[in-house]
Amino acid sequence: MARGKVHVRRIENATSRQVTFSKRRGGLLKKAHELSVLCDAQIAVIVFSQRGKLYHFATSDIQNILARYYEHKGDDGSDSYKFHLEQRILHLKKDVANQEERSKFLKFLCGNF
Amino acid sequence: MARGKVHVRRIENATSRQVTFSKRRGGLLKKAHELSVLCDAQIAVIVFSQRGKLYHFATSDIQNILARYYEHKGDDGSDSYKFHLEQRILHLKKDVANQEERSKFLKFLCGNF
DNA sequence: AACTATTTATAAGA
DNA sequence: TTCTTATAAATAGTT
Repeated sequence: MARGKVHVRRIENATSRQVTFSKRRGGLLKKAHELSVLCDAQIAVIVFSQRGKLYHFATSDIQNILARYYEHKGDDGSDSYKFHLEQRILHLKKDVANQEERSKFLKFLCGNF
Repeated sequence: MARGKVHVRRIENATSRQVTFSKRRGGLLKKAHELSVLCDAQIAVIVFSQRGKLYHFATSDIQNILARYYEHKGDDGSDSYKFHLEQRILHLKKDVANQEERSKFLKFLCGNF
């Protein structure tokens, strides 16, 4: 956005991509915070880097919203989020994921509850 | 950010707040999209307006990530997200929420799965 | 819904 | 990687 227009496509140079990720990630989280305060909105931003590292911002009530929707069934009687997740889990069980980041995400979603 | 610095605090005038919400919400979602493309990152942004209307952006793989973390237990053996959610649900059952937005959110989280 | 004066974000360079 | 700076982008106040 400076010293040259940005073309919105993947940055091929790994170093440049990392630098841009660091800068823009900070900008995105800042904007989310400002919007939540200025306009009294409930916001969650979740960012995973290529390497699986987690960064996030959330207003305090987002967790309650996620929980509220968890077992809701569609107005048309369709299955709940819980049901869909459980089905999806069956397909994901064999996946291996970064344990540390998993733990961070758990803490993020569950907070101090 | 223009014609006057922004003080990051709730905008009291309802009309101004709505206008700012509309402008900045668009900016936030655009920035999220750009970051995801430029840096090959996985991103989800969830915004609820004061009135409960939902706006969001997410890279396609975020839903799988959410599901993956769903039943993970902490490295220290602490309870899973699933457990926390279920406990939390007990406290939320009596809440009434906007049905339409619930439905939208359900579709957002579950996608076409 | 458009317009611009400014602020803010940031790409490139040091 | 942290700082600087030129420039693009976002947007607050206005029309």
